[in-house]
Amino acid sequence: MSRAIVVPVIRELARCYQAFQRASDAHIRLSGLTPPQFDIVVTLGNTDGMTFKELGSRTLITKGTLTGVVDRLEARGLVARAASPTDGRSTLVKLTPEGERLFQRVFEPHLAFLAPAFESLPECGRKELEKRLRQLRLALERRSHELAGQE
Amino acid sequence: MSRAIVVPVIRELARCYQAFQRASDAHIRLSGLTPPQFDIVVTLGNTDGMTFKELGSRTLITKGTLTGVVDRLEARGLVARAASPTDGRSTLVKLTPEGERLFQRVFEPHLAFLAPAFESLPECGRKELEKRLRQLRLALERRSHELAGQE
DNA sequence: GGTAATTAGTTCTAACGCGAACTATTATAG
DNA sequence: CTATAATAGTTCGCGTTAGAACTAATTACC
Repeated sequence: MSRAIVVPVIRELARCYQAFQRASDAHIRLSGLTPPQFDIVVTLGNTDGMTFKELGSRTLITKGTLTGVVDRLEARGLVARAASPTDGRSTLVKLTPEGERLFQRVFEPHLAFLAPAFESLPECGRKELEKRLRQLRLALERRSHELAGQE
Repeated sequence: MSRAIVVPVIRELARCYQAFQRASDAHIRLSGLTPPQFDIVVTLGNTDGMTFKELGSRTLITKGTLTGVVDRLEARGLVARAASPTDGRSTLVKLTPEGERLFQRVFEPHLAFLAPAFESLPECGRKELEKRLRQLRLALERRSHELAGQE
C-alpha cells in the first residue's frame, strides 16, 4: 500500500508551495504585475534580452502562454520585441528602460519580503531541505520520462 | 543581502513542485480528468458528500473556481448537487455511483504511479523533508498574515 | 420580530496554462 | 539543388485561477 508513504509528503509539499505562492503573489501584486509577468521581468533583469525559447525554458512557461504574457508586458511598455539578427525565426525580448526601472524597484524588496520566512529555518535546515527537494525532483522527473516513454 | 539565502531554496521548491505537478498531471490526464477535477473526485471519495465550502477548504480551490469545476463534473455525471437539509444556503456535492467507480479505478493506481519517486528517498529523508516543509510553510503563512495586516 | 451583518454559491472579468494546429524560417538529406 | 524535416512564434480551444460584485438564505442585534 503506497498510500501511507506518499500522501503525507505530497500534502506537505503542496501546502508549502501553495503557502509560498500565496505570500509571494500577494506581495508581487503590490507592484502592479501578475506573478508570471514578474517572473519574466526578473528573468530579463540584468541581461541584454533573450529569445522566447530561452525565456520559456528559464521560467518554465510554455511558448503558447508566453506569447500572451509578453504581449501584455509589451502593451504596458515594459518589454520590447526585436527580430533576431542571426535567425529569422527567433524574436528577442528585452526590458525597456521603463521595464529596467521597474525591475530595480521591485526585485530586491521582494526578496527582502520573503527572506524572514526562509531565515526562520536554521542554516543546516535550508541545506537539508534543498538537498531533499532536489533528490525528490530528480526522481519525479524520472517518473515523467517513464510515462512519456511508455505511451 | 537576502538573495544568497532565499533564491536557492525558492528555486528548488518551485522546481520540485513543478516536477511533481508535471508527473502527477500527466498521469491524471490518462484518466480523462483534469487535475482539479481529479482533486475533487479524490476528496469526495469514501465520503457521503460535503458542502462547497468544505470541498473548497480541503482542496484549496476558491469558491468561484469550484462552481465551474463542479459544473463540468456534474455535466459528465460524476458528481451530483443536492440541497442541504439543514441550511438553505448550502449545496452538498457527492459522487454519483459512476463517480464512485471512477474513484475506485483511479486513486490507488495514481499513488502507485507516484510512489517510486518518493520511495527513492530514504525513510529518514522523507521525515526530514516533511518536517522542514511544514516549518517553512508556517513561516510563509506568517508572512502572508503580516502583509494582510499592514494594508 | 425586524433591520443589519454574515455566509453560501453563482456570475463576471482578466489573465494563465497546456496542447494542438498553423505559418514562416532554417537545417538536413539525397 | 530540392524535397523534407525540424524549429520559433502565434493562434486557438478548453479549462483553471483569483477576486469582486451579486443573490439568496441565515444569524445577530436591539
